[in-house]
Amino acid sequence: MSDASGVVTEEPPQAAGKRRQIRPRAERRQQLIDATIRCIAQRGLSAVTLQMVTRDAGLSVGIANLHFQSKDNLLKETLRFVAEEYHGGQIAIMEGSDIADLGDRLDALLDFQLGRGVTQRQKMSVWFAYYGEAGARPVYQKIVATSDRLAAQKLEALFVEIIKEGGYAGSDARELAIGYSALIDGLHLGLLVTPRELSKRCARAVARDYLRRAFPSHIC
Amino acid sequence: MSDASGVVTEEPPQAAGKRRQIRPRAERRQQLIDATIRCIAQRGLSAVTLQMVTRDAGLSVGIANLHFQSKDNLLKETLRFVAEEYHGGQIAIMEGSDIADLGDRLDALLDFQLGRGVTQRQKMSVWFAYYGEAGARPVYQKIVATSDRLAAQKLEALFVEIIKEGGYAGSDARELAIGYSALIDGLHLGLLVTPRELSKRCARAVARDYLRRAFPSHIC
DNA sequence: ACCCAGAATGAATGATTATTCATTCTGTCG
DNA sequence: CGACAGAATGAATAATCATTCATTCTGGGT
Repeated sequence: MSDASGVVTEEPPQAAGKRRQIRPRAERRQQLIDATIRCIAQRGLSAVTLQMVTRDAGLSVGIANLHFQSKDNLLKETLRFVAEEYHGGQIAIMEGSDIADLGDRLDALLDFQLGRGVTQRQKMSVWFAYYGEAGARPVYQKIVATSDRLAAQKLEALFVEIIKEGGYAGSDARELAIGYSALIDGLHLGLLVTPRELSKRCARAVARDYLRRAFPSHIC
Repeated sequence: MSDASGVVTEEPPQAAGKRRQIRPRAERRQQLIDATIRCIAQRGLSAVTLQMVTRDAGLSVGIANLHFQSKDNLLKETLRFVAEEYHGGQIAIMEGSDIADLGDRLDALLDFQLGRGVTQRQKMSVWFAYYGEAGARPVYQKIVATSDRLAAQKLEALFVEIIKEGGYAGSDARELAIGYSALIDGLHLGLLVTPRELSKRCARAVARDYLRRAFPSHIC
């Protein structure tokens, strides 16, 4: 602890070369949201502290309350960001006109949902951390529901088109869409909780199998 | 919250009769686990405190550490209880010889998984609260994996029998079992997070549809 | 009736944490 | 160049929480 030898060259608290920088509000907010995502993934939502988040972002503690008013609000905004990123990505694929063939569009959707970007442990951890609290926090339900509803509608619309095109009699688009979404969620859960027993390759095969049974002539 | 009127036979509140009672260790442990489940469902895992749990159980604060050594351990034991209750219930149905017909056994399984007992918000909240932390806490993964693995094996074995009996060519029992489990998990998630947009009736229909496509002559 | 092992209690403790705010600093504009 | 708006800081504060443990109490055994 105490060091009596020699002269101690007082180092500033901040590491060398770290000069205080002033950046626009929006940029700082995103920086803090990114740090929050990393912290939730590494330590779990219930263990996240503002000290942890701000240190990860390389900023001071006070800045979180400066830009987000409260920790609670930072967590809500982080969920909103993650939810919109995920659902927005899906929607972009589904309503994108760059893929004409409906079967190919399904493939692209599946690749996105079980691909590298989404199935990173980091992203999935955050996703389910909030789901876990959603039962007790209606606010979280509301935030997710907002973007979730739109994605669900787009998926149902896509299924309607496919059913019409393929002439799949007796298939209910809504029911199939709900089932597909639930299946993807469940696979994400499996990848997160029991990664040893469910590989990404296997998860993709399972999802593809679901689609093949529903739309045999669209999925090879 | 506080209910001073009426006589409750099951749960004696600590309100009036505040006489200290001595009960065996196992009973107190279960009492605390039950209270923990209620608290997680009501307030969320990250908000659970020992004061909260012990007050809900009608006991003093110190008793949690007396019987569980630490809060952390109480949470782990609670997860173990919930996991074994859920997976144990499934296993009992699948290996029970009281239902001879394989199709009926599937029905019973589905009824259990999406029936009243399991889909109570209380139980689902607890389930996903732990899943949410599992990404950052390998201990939770291990606890769940223990009972989960056995249930998965039993389900796969059941599917193998059904495939053999029904002559469903080209169906992979393992893949179907993984898909079915994931689907059920995903439906639970939907029931928890967006109950307004997914009724239990609909969830059951979706799951049944999955089974019907896989085993058409076993499910009507 | 008496005793005592150990179950139960809850005030006290020490550690953590969100939030505040007086102060310091930065980049810009007149 | 000088002044200023407001971005950024971090020590201080007040609140909450897990854990401890000296003490009280209970119920079965003798």
